[in-house]
Amino acid sequence: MTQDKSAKKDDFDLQEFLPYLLNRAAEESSLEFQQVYKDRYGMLRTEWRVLFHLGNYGEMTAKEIGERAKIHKTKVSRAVSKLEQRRYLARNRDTSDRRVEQLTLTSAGQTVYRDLRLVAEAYDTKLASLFSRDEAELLRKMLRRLAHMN
Amino acid sequence: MTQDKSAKKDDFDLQEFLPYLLNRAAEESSLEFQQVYKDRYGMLRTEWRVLFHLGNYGEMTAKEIGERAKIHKTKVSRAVSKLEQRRYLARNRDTSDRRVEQLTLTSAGQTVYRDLRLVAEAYDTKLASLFSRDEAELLRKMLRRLAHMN
DNA sequence: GCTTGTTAGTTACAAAATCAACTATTACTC
DNA sequence: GAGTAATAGTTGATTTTGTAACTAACAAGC
Repeated sequence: MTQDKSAKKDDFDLQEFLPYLLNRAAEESSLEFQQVYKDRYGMLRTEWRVLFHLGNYGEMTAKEIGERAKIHKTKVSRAVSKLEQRRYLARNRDTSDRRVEQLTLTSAGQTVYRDLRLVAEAYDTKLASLFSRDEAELLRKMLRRLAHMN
Repeated sequence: MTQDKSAKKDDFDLQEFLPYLLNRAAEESSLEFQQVYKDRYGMLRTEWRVLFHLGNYGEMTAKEIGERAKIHKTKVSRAVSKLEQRRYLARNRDTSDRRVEQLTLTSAGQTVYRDLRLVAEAYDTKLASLFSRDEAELLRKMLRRLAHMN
């Protein structure tokens, strides 16, 4: 059975399916940046996300990070442990509710954050430059919509 | 330290970072459909992707699927094994190159494919309806660009 | 036709993600 | 204020992924 792989057998085309396209684009666009935080600091994706949240928003609890970034609490917990081991963040028990821990970056953590933030900014600029300014703005808006981040 | 979590400490905003937005949108948009192939057929993402490729393009080899969908060969191998166990696909050794296996869906596999394809079409329509026709078309174009699927 | 290199696909082991159960603390209710 | 429910966060068991090494078949050079 010889077959033309670009011809569809029906009206559905996998390569146009939004979840598929989104996943492919997300994976591809994560790769280059992932290389940096992985090779340079041995971090996982969840770890840089936690680091970025603290660097970007200041003091937060594990729960807040989880809610804001939609990361499951076990993943946050393990990422926080790793970042603490590496002395990138410090925990402070909340005095009014001792179940809660306030998390902040140490100065070492802030240094790492600033370094990675520069890389991230440059990379974002590079990605956005594939499109016109208006298109890029629209893209972000549409992605926020899809991610329910309105 | 009381802090406004919506205020940025600097000019970088994580929530505008394209790889982050793409990941969030991809995850969110995968969820609903994932529920269907997972709950209804106990499949993983790689498995439905392999199934969809075979359903969509007909006979393919594991290598072709991996290249087209950018899935690592070990993942493809495992997905093919699982789909074979469930009698959704059949392997046929290529007579001209006995390293190669031509994969095709069984009729059971085709039935599953058609069912999931309907769900996928409806879901894609639902997602696309968040935007105007032009916007949706532009979104797909931009995602293909980001995914290097031009 | 024999050595060397390459390719398709699998398997084994390590790393990471997921899910459920757990501890410790606070909140609610009577 | 004792008992029950709820919440923040952790830990352990299972599943899934990622990496590297492997087998089997083909290709190229000599």
